[in-house]
Amino acid sequence: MKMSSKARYGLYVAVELAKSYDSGDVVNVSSLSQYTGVSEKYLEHIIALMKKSDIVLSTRGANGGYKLSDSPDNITVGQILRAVEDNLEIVDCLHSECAQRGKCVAHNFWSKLYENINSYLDTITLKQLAEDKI
Amino acid sequence: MKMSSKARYGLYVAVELAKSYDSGDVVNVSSLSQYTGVSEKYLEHIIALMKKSDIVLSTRGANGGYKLSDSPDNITVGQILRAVEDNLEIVDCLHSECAQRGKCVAHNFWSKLYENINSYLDTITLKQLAEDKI
DNA sequence: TAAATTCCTACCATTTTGCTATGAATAGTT
DNA sequence: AACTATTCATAGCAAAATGGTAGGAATTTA
Repeated sequence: MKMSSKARYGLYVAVELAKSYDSGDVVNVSSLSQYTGVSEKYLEHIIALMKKSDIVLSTRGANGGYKLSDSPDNITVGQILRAVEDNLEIVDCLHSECAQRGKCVAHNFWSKLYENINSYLDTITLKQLAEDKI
Repeated sequence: MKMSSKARYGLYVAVELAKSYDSGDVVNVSSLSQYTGVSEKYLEHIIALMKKSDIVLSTRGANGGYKLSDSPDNITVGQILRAVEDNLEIVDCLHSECAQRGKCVAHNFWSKLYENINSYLDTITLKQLAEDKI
């Protein structure tokens, strides 16, 4: 059970975008790549996931780039991680393929664990993360 | 971020062993395999991990098998999962290879998340799990 | 028209996962 | 002593997931 690099990098990107949120300017992938030390091409994938979940907005073409769709204190770390980490479901038996279909003794437990993690993740805003006030 | 099958199966096994804890009898892999629907060979690996962490005891030879080293209400789900799931550390930057060495903005966050998950896992005993009282 | 950018899709190497296989060591049974 | 039932140790392997890279199309500004 480990977060993917997408999750780590996703948070980096989000923090960078948070910094320039007040200016209203967009930030392009090239800059984000420099700030984070992650390749442009890989960042493109990750940002695409965030865009799909409406966490970031983009403008295309020259002088284009990305910015947050909302203020950093209205975005939670949970939102970001769920957007970027496709397997935040913890165990398969939460959706379908549990070996002990129906009679899985731990099903209820996994479900509660999932809730517990997500509710924690949703108490932390991007603003807090960016200011390291956790 | 998904629990491995070892984590799922590990809980199955632990629950089965909890059932026979009061009798004091050992349970062999063959039985555990029948109860859980997981192959004997794979279970052997998983149980070995639990043994290494002193969660189960074994007796070898004919009539041998496994039993819990302690009462189900003295064993937590956290203990079991940490024994069986080698990657419960959530992100690499918790031990060493963070891309943004030192200046990782999220480091503190990941650390707190790790604590949060583990402390939750340690509130749940195997007894509760076996009785589905979670 | 040219340059700068996002967007889309395909591909690929490495690592991890989820097993299976073989056989040695140990202990009870006859 | 021989046989059988069991755990224990180690090796191997196919499939899936991870962590990227690559190429180029679409869009916008200058």
